[in-house]
Amino acid sequence: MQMYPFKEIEAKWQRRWEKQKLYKTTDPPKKKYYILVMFAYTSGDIHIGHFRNYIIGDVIARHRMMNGYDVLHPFGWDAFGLPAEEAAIKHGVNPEKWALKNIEVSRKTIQKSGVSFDWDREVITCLPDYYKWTQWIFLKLYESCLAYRGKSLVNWCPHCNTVLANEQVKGGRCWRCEQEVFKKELEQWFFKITAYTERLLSDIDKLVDWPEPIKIMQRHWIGRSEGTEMDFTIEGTGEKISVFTTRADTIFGVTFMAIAPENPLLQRLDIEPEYKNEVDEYIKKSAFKDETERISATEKDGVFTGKYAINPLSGEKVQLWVADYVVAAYGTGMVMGVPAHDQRDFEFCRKYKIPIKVVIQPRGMTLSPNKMKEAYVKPGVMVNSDRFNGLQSEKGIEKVTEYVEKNKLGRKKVNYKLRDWLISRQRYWGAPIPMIHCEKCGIVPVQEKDLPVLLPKGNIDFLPRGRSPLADVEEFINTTCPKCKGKAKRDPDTMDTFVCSSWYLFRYTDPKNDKEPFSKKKASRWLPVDKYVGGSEHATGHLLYFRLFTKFLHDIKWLSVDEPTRELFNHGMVLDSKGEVMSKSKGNALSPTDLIDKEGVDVSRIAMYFAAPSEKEILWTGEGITGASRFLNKIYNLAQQAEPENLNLKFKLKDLNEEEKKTYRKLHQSMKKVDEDIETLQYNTAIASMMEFLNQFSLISSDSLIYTYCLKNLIQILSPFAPHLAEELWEGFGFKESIFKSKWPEYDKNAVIEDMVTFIIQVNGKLRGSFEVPVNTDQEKVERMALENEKVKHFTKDKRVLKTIFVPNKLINLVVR
RNA sequence: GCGAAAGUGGCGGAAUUGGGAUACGCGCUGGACUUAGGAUCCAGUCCCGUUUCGGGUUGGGGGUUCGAAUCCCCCCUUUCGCACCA
Repeated sequence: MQMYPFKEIEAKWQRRWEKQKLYKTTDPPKKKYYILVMFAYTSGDIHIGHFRNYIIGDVIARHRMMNGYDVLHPFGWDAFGLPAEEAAIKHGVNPEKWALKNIEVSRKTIQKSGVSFDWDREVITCLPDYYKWTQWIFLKLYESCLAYRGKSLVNWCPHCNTVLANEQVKGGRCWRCEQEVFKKELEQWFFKITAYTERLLSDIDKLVDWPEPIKIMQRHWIGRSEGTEMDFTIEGTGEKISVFTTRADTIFGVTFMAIAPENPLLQRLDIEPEYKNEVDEYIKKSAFKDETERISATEKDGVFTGKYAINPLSGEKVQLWVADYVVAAYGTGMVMGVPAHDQRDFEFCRKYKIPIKVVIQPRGMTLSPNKMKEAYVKPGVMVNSDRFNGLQSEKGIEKVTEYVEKNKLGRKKVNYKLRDWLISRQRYWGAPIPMIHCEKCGIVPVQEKDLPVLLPKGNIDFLPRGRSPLADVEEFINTTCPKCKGKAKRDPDTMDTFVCSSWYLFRYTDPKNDKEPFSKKKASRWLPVDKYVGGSEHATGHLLYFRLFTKFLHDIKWLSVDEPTRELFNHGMVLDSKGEVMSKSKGNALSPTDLIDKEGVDVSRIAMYFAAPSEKEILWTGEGITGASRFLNKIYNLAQQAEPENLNLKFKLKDLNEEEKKTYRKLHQSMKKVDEDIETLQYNTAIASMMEFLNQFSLISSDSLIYTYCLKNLIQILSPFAPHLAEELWEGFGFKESIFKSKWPEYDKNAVIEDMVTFIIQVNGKLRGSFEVPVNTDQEKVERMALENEKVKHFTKDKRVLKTIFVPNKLINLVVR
């Protein structure tokens, strides 16, 4: 194809934009707009999925620029993490060098994409000027008692002799050596996200412009559940054991108790010798099972402890079992077994022949324990429940809870699924945890003036040996205690990379600050983020963590806002032609560089935008390229006929011929459509409407009074999508300043309204004809015209019109019989 | 199992306060032109038939309505998220 000279044009403008500092943020802003795209995790060069993500945000940024906003549109790199360390282990390269090299390559690719990032604000999380402040935030959390050390079960690979992250465990096996992974209890650092549970939950309602599915996922993840805690006692010792239930109405149906194998209570139980072995065996066996194995088990199992618990209401004595279908970390780590009304308990009882007791009877049918095939979990009437008999079960929950509260046998309780955030990693390539372990003073925080705690460089053995590589780096690990000045050791662990990415959006507002993480004043100018563009895979990770950090920094008065962003947009993924996710390991990741070199940036961008609405995934086949290049070529060629001196021509609508009038109207309709579609990120239809305009436009002569006028406006509304071509043509029109400094054109409100409308005629709801009439023609006239229509006559012949439906400017429907 | 989203030509997709189904583009068919190209221009392209006309069609079935891709009910399929949370 005869392509316009895109290579020269694109290179020229990228050079000029850089030289002019066109995308430099105006700070302080007069009218701010903060558009943020999720920064990149450095695992190699970017692929066309990233390309799509960034050009989606770019349209908004450029559109806002032209609408008089001072735009903050920054970019950066999430540069700590496993890929760099893996490369170090495999190829012996230094992780920092590896990461910075990848950033170089990726940055170049993005710069070739013509995205309007202000590169002066770039942040890189693995550099000390950034992670110093990640550590600073850790210290602030520690001061507020929100960072604490606690024991937890972590994934342990016996072959690699190391702890693994959850995402490194595939089907219960180590991702590298395929050994089975089991749980091990280790002391780790946690962030107390549970202190913020209620606020994180209730403030979801403030996130009005977040996609509903993400909000639902977060609510579900937090998992608030209202219920009752019941105090059972252990027979003999009288020790109180509490269980959480949402079905207090079934308390009289308890026929056993089940306790999680990890529950420390088991160690205090003083189990009789005849049960001891079996119980210990079971606990050990459970520890070796991984999470998925436990969940997918087709049969629930457990072991009787030989102990009994006393029901606080009925006084009945029931067996106490250990069972690994009970989740240790939820509620009190044990459950009351009500087989008749809980499916899980039902299955358990059937297997071990534990009795089933019906206490909720459905209306109009009688349950009998022997005949039940599954638990009856729906509401009904309480039976076999002493003083509560006859109560509707929903009401029963209330009444039983009231009763136990009054008699001090239990209490109302709210439980959550959300657990505290384990942030320790036994890895080298992360931000060191700024804590010191002193034999005399215990755990002592590094003093603020001593930050950053630098990651040691040089010859480091990265191979995991069951503890952090840093533990063996003498010059790092050995230090003095800030309190007693005696010998002490640094914490050898580093932080989860999600910590680094929880506050980068604030750093962008003041990226060079070496006195504080960011100035409060600057942050308050820009926050909250006006639009955040990124993938939905972060729904319950990053998108929860950065909300937590925002609230925390708000509480310690570093931020005025308590939610990071008012608007979130989830872009769709780019899949390969087979519909598979692109990844480096699969080898199907397409680089945008090849595409850009071959087709040009603007054509590539248009093809991407046009393929589907931004939130949908794209199967990248490259088929859209042809249409995109024809479209831009056509504009380039038509623009060669433009007469810049005609730009100031004044014309009156009534002087235009019919085709010109139509063209004028189409232009303004398209301007309106593009405006609206940019707001909803429906770029595919925005481009479609420009194509429609172009089809109409090619019908008018280049001598037309409105020829140049139309092109000027088209180029402006095209510019956020195809910035290089638009800029080139703009210059060709004689404009001295960048098109992105020009004012976004306003559409003519009168022009978008048609003066003639097409009425459709239906007979009994079926289309039978149409005609053109001036807008706002009244019903009487339209009806008369409809009845005179030949085709309509054919269908109304010998029939009576019973009813006429009239929709102004749209249709008339004759109901006949 | 629970939760969410979606299902429209050969393909990507458009149309949602209920009002012309298939905009726009790709592909395909025919023609023109030609400096033979990944060119450009013109015409056609949902399906069926007896083809200036008529009938049918938005995963399937039912309903509401003058009128349903759009609203309601049931079913099927696909994708995503959560997954023994008591």
